[in-house]
Amino acid sequence: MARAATTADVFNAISEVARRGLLDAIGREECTVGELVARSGLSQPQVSKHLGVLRAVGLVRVRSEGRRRWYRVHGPALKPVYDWVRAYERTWNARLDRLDDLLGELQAESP
Amino acid sequence: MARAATTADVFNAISEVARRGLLDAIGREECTVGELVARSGLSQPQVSKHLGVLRAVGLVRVRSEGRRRWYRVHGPALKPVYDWVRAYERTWNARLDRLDDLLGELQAESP
DNA sequence: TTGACGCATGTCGATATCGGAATATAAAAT
DNA sequence: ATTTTATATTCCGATATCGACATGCGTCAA
Repeated sequence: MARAATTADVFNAISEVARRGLLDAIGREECTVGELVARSGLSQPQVSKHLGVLRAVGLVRVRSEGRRRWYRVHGPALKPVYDWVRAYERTWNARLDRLDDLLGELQAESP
Repeated sequence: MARAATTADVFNAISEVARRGLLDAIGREECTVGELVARSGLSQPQVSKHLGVLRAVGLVRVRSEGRRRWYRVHGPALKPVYDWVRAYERTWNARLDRLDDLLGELQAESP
């Protein structure tokens, strides 16, 4: 058995820098593959393949218009990542950490 | 060239379910490898290898005590992931999205 | 109809995984 | 000194990538 497929889940899909770059390049707009090739500096096949992975995990949606394809980011697909990593936020966020301590004290006081 | 190494950055390190599981298994405690083997159901070499990857990207810290090794999560290493994914939060958070619209309107009003 | 354009897909070689089994290292116990 | 315990490392076969290049397919233009 080898490493999990990049299309296995969102975590695997965004592990590649180029794919995060593509998502950032699209941003809040609707982009054509050609525009992304220009913005990213990647080859056209590369962009298409990376978009294929992003599409497979639901991170982008496509709309066909003639021979052009308009891609847009579908952010909600990132929620699993956000939810998972958010649980660790208090580890570097001092304010949340102090809130944690406070809640711990309150729980310790009440029998 | 092949896929980036799992030790290349935090994104690659957490792309594996087993490694996220280990981080969650450690939680806020300090764990020994044996405890993690028991909790995760993975083999001992597996656990050691995954911990090696997590250690390489700074996601865990170790402390030696005799022949035992105490591992703990070093959360701040996750900040790059959090920061990146947080930019997309407004895509699924309706309240933030409306705030975005409001800010856009305000900016459109002022010349 | 022929050709140019926009994008997707296939092939290839190189590589870095993954799990499993065996082995190595190091410390404690007998 | 030997053996057991706790953990790390190595070797193995299988596999899914990645980039580069070539090709296929649908669409618009001349």
